Amino acid sequence: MEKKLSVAERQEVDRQLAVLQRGVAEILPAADLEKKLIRSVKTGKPLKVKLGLDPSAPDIHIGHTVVLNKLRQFQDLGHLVQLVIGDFTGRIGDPTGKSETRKQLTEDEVKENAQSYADQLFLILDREKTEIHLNSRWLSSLDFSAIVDLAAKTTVARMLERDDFSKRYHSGQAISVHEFFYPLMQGYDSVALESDVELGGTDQTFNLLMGRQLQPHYDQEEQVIMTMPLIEGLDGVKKMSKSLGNYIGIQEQASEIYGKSMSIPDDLMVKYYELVTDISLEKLGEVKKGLAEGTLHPRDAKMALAHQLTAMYHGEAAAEEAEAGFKRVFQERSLPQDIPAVPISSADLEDGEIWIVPLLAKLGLVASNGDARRMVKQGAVKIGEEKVTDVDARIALTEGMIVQVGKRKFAKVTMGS
RNA sequence: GGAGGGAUAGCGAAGUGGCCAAACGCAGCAGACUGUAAAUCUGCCGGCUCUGCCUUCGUAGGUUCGAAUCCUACUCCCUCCA
Repeated sequence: MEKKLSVAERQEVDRQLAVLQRGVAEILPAADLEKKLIRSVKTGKPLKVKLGLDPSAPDIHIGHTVVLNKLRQFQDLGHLVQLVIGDFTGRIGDPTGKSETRKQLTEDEVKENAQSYADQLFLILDREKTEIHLNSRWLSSLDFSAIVDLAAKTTVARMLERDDFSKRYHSGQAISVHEFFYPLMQGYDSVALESDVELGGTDQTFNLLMGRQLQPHYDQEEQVIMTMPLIEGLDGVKKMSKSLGNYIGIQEQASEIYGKSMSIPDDLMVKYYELVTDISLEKLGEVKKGLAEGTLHPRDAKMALAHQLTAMYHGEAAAEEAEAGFKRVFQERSLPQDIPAVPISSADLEDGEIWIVPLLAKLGLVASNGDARRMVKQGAVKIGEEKVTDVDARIALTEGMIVQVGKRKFAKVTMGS
């Protein structure tokens, strides 16, 4: 048994625990985390904290940041982050959720994606305390007997406990044998890296536990599992994901981050505050209380959230500007500052005039001519201050004319030749 | 190896000879309202030279005055039995 902790060491462990427990869905098992932290504090050896990344989608959105922020906290406490890019795993396709066969990535694409990941991740993570690994390094060299050996460490019954496997099994949907290897491979990553902790979304619980189950077979101490809540996207219902298009990318423009943040349902605000911003627990409490008691206007709370998020990725100045732009367009209903200028060729004009329908299409404000007609009929089109409701209208173009469709789409006409 | 089920608009899902550019739901867009691009309500939601025309219902042929609907072949997906 270990030596008794000094008072200072005990305090340090408690401090770390307090930080790490915030906003977490589950720690499995909680006691093990404490045990590992105690050892780390005593020996000065950092914990190895692993996160697996999908190799095919290197677009980081704020849904990912829930986990990344937690990793950053580990780093700030002196621990080491191991990022695993599942380049090998990606060839099989994670059966989690919708199973669609993924296209196999070439080595170059993987490298490119890894670089792209790095660029984005280091907006949040500390480069000095981060290792990046490709799991093909250890997985591609396993031979068949090693694989059989690995597969023998778990059972079919255990596999079928996994939520989506069990659902598919009972509803008579196909489960390919190779899909069972996905959790095994992810678990083996932990073995290869001797991870102390693995993070993931709550939907990853099963896969994360697999690493924990495998490690003792390879004479390693089991890793601790930390799952983070999944965050709903802009629609407020479905998990934020790129494929659903309901996400806020951390590399998006400041005005986009601000605007998209403003479009989340009110009910989601507190969760966003809690999981994707770094405001203090006290402030979080104030916001919650203010909203509950009606002393804080939901709009103001959301604007503060949007501001905060924008500032995290673009800095305070850009956040100010995005906020001013938002107010200008949506609250004062006036024009934004940066209206794209689109050239219209004089060849398209007849006597200096052009029909409204093709004009909107040429300006890129509508998807098709039919769409243009619809917009006009619905009263969505404005030229300058004038609303245009006549589908047959012919417009006398002038340089710098502002054309607006709906609330958000603007274009400025410039005369090309 | 055998038997069966399926492929419909961005997604899900009706439709089984004419009333089908195709119900309905979701997503999307617009308008009204507002507290914001929240919520709610209303409308739109294949293309076009738009009271009409053109191209779509896995792919290619065929039957018919007329096909998403019937026939033939093919492709892909799924299930069950062995």
